[in-house]
Amino acid sequence: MNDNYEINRSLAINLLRTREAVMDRFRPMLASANLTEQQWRVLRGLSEYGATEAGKLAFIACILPQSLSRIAKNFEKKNLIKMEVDTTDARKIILSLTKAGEVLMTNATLESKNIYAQLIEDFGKNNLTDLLDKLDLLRSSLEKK
Amino acid sequence: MNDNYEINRSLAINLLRTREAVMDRFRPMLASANLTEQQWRVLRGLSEYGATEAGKLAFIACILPQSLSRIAKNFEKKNLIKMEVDTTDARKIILSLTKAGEVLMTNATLESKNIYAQLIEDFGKNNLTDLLDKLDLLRSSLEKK
DNA sequence: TCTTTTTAATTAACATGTTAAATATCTACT
DNA sequence: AGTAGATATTTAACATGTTAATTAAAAAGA
Repeated sequence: MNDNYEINRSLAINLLRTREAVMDRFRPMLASANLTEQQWRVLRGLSEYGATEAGKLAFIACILPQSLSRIAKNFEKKNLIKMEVDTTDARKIILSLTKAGEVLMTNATLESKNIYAQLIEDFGKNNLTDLLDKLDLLRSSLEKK
Repeated sequence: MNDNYEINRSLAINLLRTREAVMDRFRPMLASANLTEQQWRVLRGLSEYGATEAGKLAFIACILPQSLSRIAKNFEKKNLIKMEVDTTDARKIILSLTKAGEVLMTNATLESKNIYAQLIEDFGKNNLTDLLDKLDLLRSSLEKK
């Protein structure tokens, strides 16, 4: 990458390129589970947080509620999640994993942890901590406005 | 964000969230120019690199060649770019900005630079340099495999 | 209570991401 | 020259991103 061109020093593009490089490590796992990145984040959120209302889950999984609507409908057909109306607020939809969903996630999560452990070994734990801290700092710097 | 949940410490998701936070600063500019993020990266690449073949431009703009095909077709209709067959290799398509495209980019680039300057002021130049270095290091650590 | 406003989720329309396949052209080799 | 393999781009099909509009229900106010 030739840094004489401004586009290659752009922060937004660097974050994009770097994220792609990280995801390259996980794509084989996702492909074998037949999941997209977004589907994976949704199931992972449900797996960690348990039954969750749609809006919060969308935030957790970093996708828009509109996208989650489509993904959830798809998952419900495949019997990977349940969708139930909240008993105290009929506007809300509570999503949760089915048994089949939990089984899928048990295996995929194990693979994912191994990949992440290898990544930390390659990058270095201190470097990872530093980077995550810098990313947090950047986000909080940006939010001030 | 509650860091007791693993999903919130995931590097890939942190890179995604942070990139979104950065792009929030630029979205008003893109909206006023009526450009998507990807369209902006394509025009910016052409603006900096000049006439460029499609494959290289896709790499520069961080989009897939398939996406560039659609975007370029769209831009050609709007007379923002020219598409010409390479004289020495008829497989290649050379893209370049039209006058109208250059005018559009002249204004948008100015706005963009102001936004970026403000971002550097808010985050700190040293923090930015450190972060970009860490991102480079991470990418090279990942490529080794 | 009735109306207005707000909130949660969904739907619609178009642009892009992703994987696979199709086209066309070039290169290398016989 | 002719053919197999490689390269550059495009097309297709489906999933997601994005903005705007819609629907239904809850909350707020007259």
